Amino acid sequence: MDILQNSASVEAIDHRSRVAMERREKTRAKLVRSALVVFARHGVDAKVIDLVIKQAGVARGTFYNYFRTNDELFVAVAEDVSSEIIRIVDPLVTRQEDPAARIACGVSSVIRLAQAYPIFAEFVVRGGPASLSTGSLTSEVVPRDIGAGLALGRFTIPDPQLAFDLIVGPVISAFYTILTRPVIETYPQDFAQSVLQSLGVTQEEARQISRMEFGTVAVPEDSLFSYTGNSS
Amino acid sequence: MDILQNSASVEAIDHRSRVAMERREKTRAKLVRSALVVFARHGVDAKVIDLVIKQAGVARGTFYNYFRTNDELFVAVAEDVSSEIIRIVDPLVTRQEDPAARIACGVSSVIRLAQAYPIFAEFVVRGGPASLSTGSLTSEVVPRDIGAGLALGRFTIPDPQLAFDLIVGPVISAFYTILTRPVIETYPQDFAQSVLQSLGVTQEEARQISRMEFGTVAVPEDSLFSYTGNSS
Amino acid sequence: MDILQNSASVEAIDHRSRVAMERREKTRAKLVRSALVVFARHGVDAKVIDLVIKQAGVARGTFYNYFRTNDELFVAVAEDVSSEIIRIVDPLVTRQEDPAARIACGVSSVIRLAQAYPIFAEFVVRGGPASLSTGSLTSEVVPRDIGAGLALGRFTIPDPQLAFDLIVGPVISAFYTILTRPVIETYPQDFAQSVLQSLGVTQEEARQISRMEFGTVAVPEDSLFSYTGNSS
Amino acid sequence: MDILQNSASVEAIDHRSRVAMERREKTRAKLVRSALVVFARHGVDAKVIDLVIKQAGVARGTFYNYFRTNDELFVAVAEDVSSEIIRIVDPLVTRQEDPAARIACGVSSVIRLAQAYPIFAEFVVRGGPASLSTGSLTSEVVPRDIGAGLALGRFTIPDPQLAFDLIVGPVISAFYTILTRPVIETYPQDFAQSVLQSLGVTQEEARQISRMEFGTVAVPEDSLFSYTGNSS
DNA sequence: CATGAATGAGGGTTCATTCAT
DNA sequence: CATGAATGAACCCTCATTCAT
Repeated sequence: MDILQNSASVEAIDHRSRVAMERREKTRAKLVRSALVVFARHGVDAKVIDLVIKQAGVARGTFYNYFRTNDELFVAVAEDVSSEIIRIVDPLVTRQEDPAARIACGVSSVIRLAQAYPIFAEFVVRGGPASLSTGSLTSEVVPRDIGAGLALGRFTIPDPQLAFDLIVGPVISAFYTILTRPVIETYPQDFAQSVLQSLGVTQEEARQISRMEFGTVAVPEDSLFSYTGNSS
Repeated sequence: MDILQNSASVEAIDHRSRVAMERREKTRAKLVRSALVVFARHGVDAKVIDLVIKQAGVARGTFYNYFRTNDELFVAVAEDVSSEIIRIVDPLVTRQEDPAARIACGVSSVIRLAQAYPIFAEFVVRGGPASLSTGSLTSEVVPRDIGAGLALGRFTIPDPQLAFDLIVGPVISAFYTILTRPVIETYPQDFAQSVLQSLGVTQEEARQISRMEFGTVAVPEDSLFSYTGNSS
Repeated sequence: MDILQNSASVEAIDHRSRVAMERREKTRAKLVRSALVVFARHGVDAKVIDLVIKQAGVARGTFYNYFRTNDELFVAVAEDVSSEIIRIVDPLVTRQEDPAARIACGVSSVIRLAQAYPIFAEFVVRGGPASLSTGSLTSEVVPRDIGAGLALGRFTIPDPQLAFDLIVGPVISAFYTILTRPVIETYPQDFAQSVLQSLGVTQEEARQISRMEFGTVAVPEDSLFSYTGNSS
Repeated sequence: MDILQNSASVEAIDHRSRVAMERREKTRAKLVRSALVVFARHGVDAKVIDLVIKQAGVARGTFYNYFRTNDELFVAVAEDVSSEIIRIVDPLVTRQEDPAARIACGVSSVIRLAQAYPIFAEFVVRGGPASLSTGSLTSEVVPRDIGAGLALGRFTIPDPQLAFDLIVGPVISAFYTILTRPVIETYPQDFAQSVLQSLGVTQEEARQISRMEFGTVAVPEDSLFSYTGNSS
């Protein structure tokens, strides 16, 4: 009896804490999604909390059970965004062996992603470089491919940091363009081609690589980016 | 008598108002300079006014004799910054006939300017695209040279807007880099070369053009950028 | 069968409820002890509940199974403290017949108690008069001895209330001193002597009485005061 | 002309800043007076600011032009209270040569002051020792007279700190009594007598000294203590 | 009874803007 | 025009209390 009773109460405790953790995770996700939308629409420095909790439909105090400051929230969103990009784009990128193809695939896919999910583009534009510099995207994935390209002699650019600036800068600029005016249909490929050229790939080769078929960008239904805050 | 008296008082008024206007201009300049520093150091959304008036050494109320809102101030600073860049860089640029050389000269000069006056780089990075999109720099000067290059077949890039993104994006990114880490000595030329390549100039030619001697960037003593707010 | 079953289940209930009551008592005690420490360290108006439940190692909700409000908690602690003082000090006091000796014994013992258990002194200092005015200590025990002393002509002070002020006030002040700076070894006896003098006992007699050996203050191991919250 | 003009504008500046300083001083005084009342009525730890600004009739933000925290405000009030006591009582005290007479005069005057201005008594009781330990009253004036008494052999108490506890403790306790119940007419003198006895003055002498005529406590019309917050 | 996430009233604090001098 | 005290809307944040599990 004692044993059973004990095991019963142990189970109860486990159950309780499991349920609690699930609730926590759910609320956190709700907040991050809402914050993405709010940051995208109102900018990073906006007096955000009110809007976020309204969007998420939770109470003021709840927010502070998860994030103590505006900044902490922004970092959380930026991290999630960064992971999400990797989760979506990297599978396509790593199908390619050639570093030049990888870069081309990466940048054109990200551009297409931004076209499909303007909320994402807005977030990056409003958040500036900081919105991409958290997480491993800009600290690992991009440098990995730059490094490989340099090592294999695919790129002639003299400095990896310069290469980085010539990839990330245009991407943010392109996002801005996407949000403000219509662009020609081949914009993503043209963009990729120019980026390759800037790294030192010849025009002809850059053209060929950027015209390759890399596969379509598949965004899961439950993705952060699918949430627009307009339905329930 | 009446006439004389009138003319006397008119003169007096003229004198007074000329002096007054000069004083006005001086105070305004003090405020704009101070604001540039403050925006650069604390970002656009900072609790700006307190800092600006402290930096400028004027009273709170004085501020409102010159700018009615925060935003008006930012626009004023952005305009002055934009004009100042043109005033400093365009004389060098227009010495060149070749649009490719003009672009190369423009971007490398601007990078050098940012290296010499970090306050300027900070202002642009913190202020985002908006800090460059006021004034004629990005709306006239840069498109002018892009257009010329396309018209003359110097560039093969299919879309002027894309060209724009591939110039302005990297510049902001480069500013960020300059502020964050040391760069190699040839960074400005390398940067210019890559930009030309991205627009479709061949590597060899891009290299030659970017190595040309465009003349040194001369910043007048009284320039906006010379003010760092540390001395009187 | 019915009878047996009933009696069986009654026993079971009794057993269960006895166990339950013991557990209840234990949790309550844990909370009171924790609260004493928290009130002592952070004052009465501190954001108490968080600290108390953390100190006691129970969940937020559990607290409200025992005390409905902050105030109820404070009163509970004050009562327990008051009873505890009486439980510890009164046995020594009542050994004395002479009211003057009782007062001397009482005040010097309380001072020694405060020296040995600073948590107690802190609680009184932070809680103010209220922390002593609950329970029978100040409403019965002290007035009892004052009254006896006046009745027997041991004290010449004209007003019992004044006598009370001249005992309790200095005690709180002394607690404050004990917590703030080192005191001479004879502080408790000197203190007692002065208190007697203030009540009208002559200097010589006050000196003799306050130098009597009243026995040592014995604090049970399980006392409220022994708990400092630092071990398990 | 120039000279006159200059001197005129200098005068103007002086005038402006003098007027500003006067306004500041006035507002500060309003806040301190209001805060005294609020602290007295609601305790030191009350959520005070709302009440203070309402009482003072100033805007929320004005408060923060003068005090950044609750504590800063409390200290300011405590200091003003302390100075005010000294301003009112010390002239009477210093008329006496004998340290015993000084102490007697001091304590009985302070008790009378508390009787006449309950707001003052309340502030001290609610604020605890801290409300008297700012300013020079308890750090200089009282120790000065204790020291003199010990040096001249008027007191036999072995420890100045103990003497301090036997003066300040009873005073606070007496304030509490004054606020809660009626006291006999001779309470101030009786109190003073007992205090002297506790310091080691003989009963007979203590009696004589405490019955001396020390002069009446004169409170200026504009005193902090006269303000009750009930009129405009 | 224990648990701990959610709540939201009730405070605190800032800072762009006004206005009397 | 310069000054700087006063303003108050608009935020920020905490923490006692509730309640579903």
